[in-house]
Amino acid sequence: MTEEKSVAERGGVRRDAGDAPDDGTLGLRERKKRLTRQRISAEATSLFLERGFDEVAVAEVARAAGVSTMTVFNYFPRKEDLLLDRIPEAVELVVGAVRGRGAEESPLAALRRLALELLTRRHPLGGLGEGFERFFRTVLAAPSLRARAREAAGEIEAALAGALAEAAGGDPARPDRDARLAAAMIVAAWRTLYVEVVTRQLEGDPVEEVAVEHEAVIRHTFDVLARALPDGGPERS
Amino acid sequence: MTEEKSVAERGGVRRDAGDAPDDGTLGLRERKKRLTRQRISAEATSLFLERGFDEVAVAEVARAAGVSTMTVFNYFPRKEDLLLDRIPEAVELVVGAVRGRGAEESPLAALRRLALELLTRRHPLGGLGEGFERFFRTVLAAPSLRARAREAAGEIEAALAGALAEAAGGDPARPDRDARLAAAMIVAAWRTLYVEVVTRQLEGDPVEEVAVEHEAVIRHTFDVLARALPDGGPERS
DNA sequence: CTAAAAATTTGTTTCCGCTACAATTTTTCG
DNA sequence: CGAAAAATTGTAGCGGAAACAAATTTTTAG
Repeated sequence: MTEEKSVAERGGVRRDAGDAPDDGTLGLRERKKRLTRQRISAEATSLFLERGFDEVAVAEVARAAGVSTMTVFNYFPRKEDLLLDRIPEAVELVVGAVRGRGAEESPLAALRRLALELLTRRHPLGGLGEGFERFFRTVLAAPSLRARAREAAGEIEAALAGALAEAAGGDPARPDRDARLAAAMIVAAWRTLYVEVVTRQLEGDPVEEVAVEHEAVIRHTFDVLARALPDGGPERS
Repeated sequence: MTEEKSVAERGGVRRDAGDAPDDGTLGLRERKKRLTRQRISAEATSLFLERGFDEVAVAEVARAAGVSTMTVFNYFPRKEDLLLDRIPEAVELVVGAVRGRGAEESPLAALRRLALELLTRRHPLGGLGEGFERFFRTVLAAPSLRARAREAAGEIEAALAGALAEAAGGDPARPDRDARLAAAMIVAAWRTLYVEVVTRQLEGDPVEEVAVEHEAVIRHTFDVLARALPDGGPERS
């Protein structure tokens, strides 16, 4: 306990050893962690896309990355997260679109804009782009990956419900029924969009052609949502 | 009224290949199989509700049912199905409601009727009834059971999409985009209804009170859906 | 009734995801 | 440097799930 005193005498809040110094540079530990994580993820993705998710054991990934099995689970809680590592980004995109929407823009309008933007930018989370086929095929071929993707949709839905509740002036931590219903319907509609654009690519339709037609599909789908949610989100309290 | 009955009572008698003669009598083998299945399911449910899903191994269930572990997996493909054994029934209820709807009734109207009927009958698949608390608590406490429930929603969605496509004069095996979108939104909305009624019970609200208020919530939710799907389903081709 | 055929159950083995624990190494920072 | 914190590792083990052949039971044909 004498240690605590000395900490206090230094007059500063002690930062965790792994954190970055205040000047923005990363400590050695943090840098190595990022590299290790990157290496594990890259080796895993490569192996999975090459041989299939269920045909590669976590131990193999660990060996390929020059690390122990336990370390793999230290970075990625579940095997599925080795491949589906952009779920947090998807959550942030959706929540960010609602939070950072224009002054006169409804949440639904902001989400429509995000969907169109992901499409035109060929963003992986938009589902359309060159060279995604093998990834999608790998995911669809493995039941556990499909399950994880479904679970991710649930996470997005929960986060969106919070954001919608906040937009309506409520508590993001306890979204009301309107917010939950709106979030569920929006995510459900968005998921059908995603599945369709992925399916078309896997059927061999050229990306440019899909892009043109899918824009209209996105607009139509959000029009359907807009009918259900006239205010573009839950009612303002 | 006759419709209501037929909608809810469309129970499936499942018959596998190699079943007993068509006269309705069951062979000895089939009878024993049913008993064994019943025994396994009953023992499993009892053990899970008592001690929690993750705290009971399949081997224990097998021992309690006087059967080998492999036999358990022979009847129930996954451990989760030991507890969530009414998923096929849920699919049949939803599909049956659409298929068996009245001549002038839209698919959405038929589903609304089904939802209200499950509520008033205190049907387990409606989520409201006396003595379901422990079951719901057990499901919510186990991540794998929650995942299985999510997966079940996906199965219902796929089946509903087929039924809606069929109702619109299309091929049930290849539902068009409108049918898929409608099914996704309907199931999403229905799921929020289910979660809400379960949550309220777990919070201790008396069943009768929840029942009265939840009827209004169901009507409101289906009104929202009806705005999104003006024809009560995908457009008729 | 008997015997062959079919279906079901079983034991055993094996693999893999994942967790717990304790020990060890590495990094940080005074 | 030296102590504390954090990260990594090995070992061990649990439990779900699949594969396989062997054994048992039920059905069915003669």
